Amino acid sequence: MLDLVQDAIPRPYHHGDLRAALVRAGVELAREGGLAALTLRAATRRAGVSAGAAYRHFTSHEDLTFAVGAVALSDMARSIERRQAEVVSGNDLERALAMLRAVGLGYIDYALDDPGNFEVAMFGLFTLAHTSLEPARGDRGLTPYELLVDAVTHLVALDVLKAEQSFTVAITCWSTVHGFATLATRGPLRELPREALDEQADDVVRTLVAGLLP
Amino acid sequence: MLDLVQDAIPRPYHHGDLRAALVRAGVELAREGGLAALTLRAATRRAGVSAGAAYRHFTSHEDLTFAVGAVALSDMARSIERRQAEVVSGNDLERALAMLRAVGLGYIDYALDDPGNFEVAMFGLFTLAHTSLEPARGDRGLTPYELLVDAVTHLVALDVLKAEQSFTVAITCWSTVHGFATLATRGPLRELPREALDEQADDVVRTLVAGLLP
DNA sequence: TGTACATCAGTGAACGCGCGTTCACTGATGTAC
DNA sequence: TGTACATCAGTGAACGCGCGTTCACTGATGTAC
Repeated sequence: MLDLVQDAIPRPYHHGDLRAALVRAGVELAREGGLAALTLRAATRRAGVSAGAAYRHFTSHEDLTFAVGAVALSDMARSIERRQAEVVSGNDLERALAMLRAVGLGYIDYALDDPGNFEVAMFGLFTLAHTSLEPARGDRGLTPYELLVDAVTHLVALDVLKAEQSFTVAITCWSTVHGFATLATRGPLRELPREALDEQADDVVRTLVAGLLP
Repeated sequence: MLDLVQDAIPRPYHHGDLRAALVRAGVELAREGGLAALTLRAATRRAGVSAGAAYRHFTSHEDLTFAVGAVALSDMARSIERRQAEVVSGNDLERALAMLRAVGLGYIDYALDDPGNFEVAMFGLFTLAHTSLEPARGDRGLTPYELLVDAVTHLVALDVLKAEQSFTVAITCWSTVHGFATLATRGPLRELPREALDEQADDVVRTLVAGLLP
């Protein structure tokens, strides 16, 4: 309905940057209804354009989904960076541990803030090689996974982890926060108020990271 | 095609136990193609029956999905029980810890053995109150979640956990194994051979449970 | 034991839905001369 | 600066698809007498 008002201002025949507009629309759709709501037709509708127009910019529905997922991943990376920016005090080891916890907490923050795009990000991540996503980066130029690996690598540099443990540790951390995010978003924790979830997340991540040390 | 051969034997007009047959078909469909493949029409097709017949036994597509999810949960419960049956040696504390690890490992076993039904189970679990599922029980009469709570409660009884920690501990454990199952099933671990995943799962669960103790 | 009838499981045709995708087209843009 | 034309972004109508769901029906079953 509101779209009609916007459309009353006659859009020029050429949109200008339809690709970006479709991705933006896709992000909105995912935010409102998750992966299932992210359709090509809905995105073109929201951009005020005919359905076929999408094919000038995306080869398929999957293609749009990946593009939206990449935006989601870069938002997630920024969410992690925000948590990491708070890490200032302590000695080297304490800071390194706090940085790893920040990866987990930023991951969970993002999932709680925007469960729909979290779902899209995971879909894209899990069906595409996650390393090849160029736009899926935060302000430091790293993807969420790379931020995790970076934090783990610091612990290796400080000699609290052995290099050959890195991968297992990274996967363990990812498992825990991913599982928590899912449970908190769609599972038995979904009724809890946000502050209780944040507290719970803190407990879980703290326990996890503490358990990694010898 | 093969169905035609089966249908050559004329099925009586009344099926006998169509409800069970549809659930069985649903489980097969989910095993082959996950939640997305679990449709009413496909299930009736597989049962060799017209599409409308399903509505004599299920009120909706969701209704069938829940029924399949309940079977999946009970299979998962049995998978956990299988792991727990292996726990025999050690003192009380050691056995209690091993029983908790067995919950996690059985959960992961099930997800790796049947990722499609794992997905269905989670859908059902996450959209329905998981406590109300009557058929979702294993041989001990408990749902997977109840098996988890049971194992945690034992640790409380042995005074290694405080009662008020139970819920947080249960959720932390669930988070980790759920996340691991997802990553191993559809995520970056999905290419790894089964034995490597089993080993990794063992590491993760061992680390997790060890980290819960004071 | 036999018949009449209510019950109800399964049929098959139909409905509307929204989707992804294609295609001949139209309208705007920008480049070559 | 002006015109011809190639380019290509966006149109709109159409396609087929499989889905969930409904409904008047038909055929089998079992119960009452």
